[in-house]
Amino acid sequence: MAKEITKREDNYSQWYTDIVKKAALADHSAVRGCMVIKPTGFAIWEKMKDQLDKMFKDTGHVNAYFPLFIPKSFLSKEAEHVEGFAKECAVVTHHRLMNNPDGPGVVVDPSAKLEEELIVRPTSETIIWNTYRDWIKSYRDLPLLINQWANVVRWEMRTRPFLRTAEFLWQEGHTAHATEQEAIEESRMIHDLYAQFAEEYMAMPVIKGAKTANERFAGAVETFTIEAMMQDKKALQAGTSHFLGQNFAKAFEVKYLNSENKEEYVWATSWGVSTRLVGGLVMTHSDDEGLVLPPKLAPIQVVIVPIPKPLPELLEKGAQIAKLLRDKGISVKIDQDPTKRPGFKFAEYEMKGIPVRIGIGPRDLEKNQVEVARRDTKTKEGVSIDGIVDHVSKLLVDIQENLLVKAKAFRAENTHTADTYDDFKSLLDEKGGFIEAHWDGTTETELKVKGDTGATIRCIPIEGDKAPGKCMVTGKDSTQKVIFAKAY
RNA sequence: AGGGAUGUGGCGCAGUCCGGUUAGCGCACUUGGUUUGGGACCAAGGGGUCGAAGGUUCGAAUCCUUUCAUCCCUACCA
Repeated sequence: MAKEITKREDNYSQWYTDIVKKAALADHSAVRGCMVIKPTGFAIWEKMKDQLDKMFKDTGHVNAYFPLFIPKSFLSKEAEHVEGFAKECAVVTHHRLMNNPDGPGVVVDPSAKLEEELIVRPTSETIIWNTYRDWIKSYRDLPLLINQWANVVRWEMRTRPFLRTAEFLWQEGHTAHATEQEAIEESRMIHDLYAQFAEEYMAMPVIKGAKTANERFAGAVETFTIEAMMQDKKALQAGTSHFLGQNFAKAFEVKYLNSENKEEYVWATSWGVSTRLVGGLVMTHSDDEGLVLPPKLAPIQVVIVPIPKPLPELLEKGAQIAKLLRDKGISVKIDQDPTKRPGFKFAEYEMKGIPVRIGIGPRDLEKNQVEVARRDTKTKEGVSIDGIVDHVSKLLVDIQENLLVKAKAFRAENTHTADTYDDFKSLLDEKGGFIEAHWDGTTETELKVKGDTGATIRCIPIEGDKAPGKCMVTGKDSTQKVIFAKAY
């Protein structure tokens, strides 16, 4: 195991790559743009997934599974939708290989060409709405609240582990409603749910807002987003919830009979978060010593290290403590490896972001105590074994809170307000981060700012300052300030 | 997509310009011993055919062509 992680201030991208590698979250694979999610990385995703799945089910959703392959013709039924994804679709054209007649290996059998090519799903609206047409006949069939956990493929040019990969894992919810109002409420409810998950579980503060027309999901009437700030002050779109209007219902002829026996198109939403959240988690909390995980998402919350080595009496005491902690629902690992020294283990567990480390040595036992170290602040203290369970339980809560407080403070420090375009440009140049400014609501102005500075409108915030003003670029009327930032 | 760089045991690298003994080194690994409260030490071992394919040559990690992958910068992107 190599020791060095690139310092954040030296090269933030490299630091991120180092963390992913050294904390064993993911590996590159033989396939361009695709990663192997290693057990540690996958365990974090599973924790996220379990919690989100519970939240979806608590709000009335059920899981289902739709095909990986989508007939090409489906994708073209919604004009804006196909426009948005056409450039990054993987296409299946054949269904058979054959031995290479001219040499070793195998080649595509030209006689096995598919009559209609299949697209590997970049998202599933089309295949799902094609299916919903058969499922929805009456207002009694509504609402239809379905989620699926799946992989999708978007053939990206530049990829980075978790943040942007050609194949990624996500959940996509697809709901159908009788009324516009109900569909809008659904998309907002999920938006709130995502924000709550980000803050309570990931300890990652987010700004809730609506996307501009330019940044909106292809095929949506309204896209809601949660935007987080990473430690390099760039914005990360962490989750989106879309109100789709009747666009897909009309494209796929999904109609129902209302209680007056009149035929109407249904109203739709879709929403998703992906393994990108793992990247966001890393970039929100980790430091130059390695990964830092919030306790609620840490696969292992506490590690017990016998010092100086796994002597029987130390392991016995460690096992007692572990049992007490596990009875409280805390996940614990006891390190029994006799070949590594404590110092090595300390560094290793810090690298992997385990929130709490308990050291037990003979000197501690004499005093009936253990050494408790917390990853987030890198502090440690002696704690009486008698009160260890309460202490650790409370400590995990403290760490979870502290991470959120720190992340909020960081975002506050790096959020600025610009009144003029000159201010905006110098702020962006000198300080970066989020910049609140008035905008006239036009795509033209948004694109000008993007072209001039590289910053985009991350969202039109739903909460906070709603005072009207004048656009910083054109001086035209603006209904409220919006958030500009450079983004992932 | 443009620019730059890299690919040699599990990881990190040297060797490549100026082809030529059995391809080296550090970490990791195995065995034995001594150690052990913040990344231990000594000794002995095992493991690579040099990203892939083709070519030049008596001879290729080294030269040429093609290709794949990765990283960085810029551009692009629900």
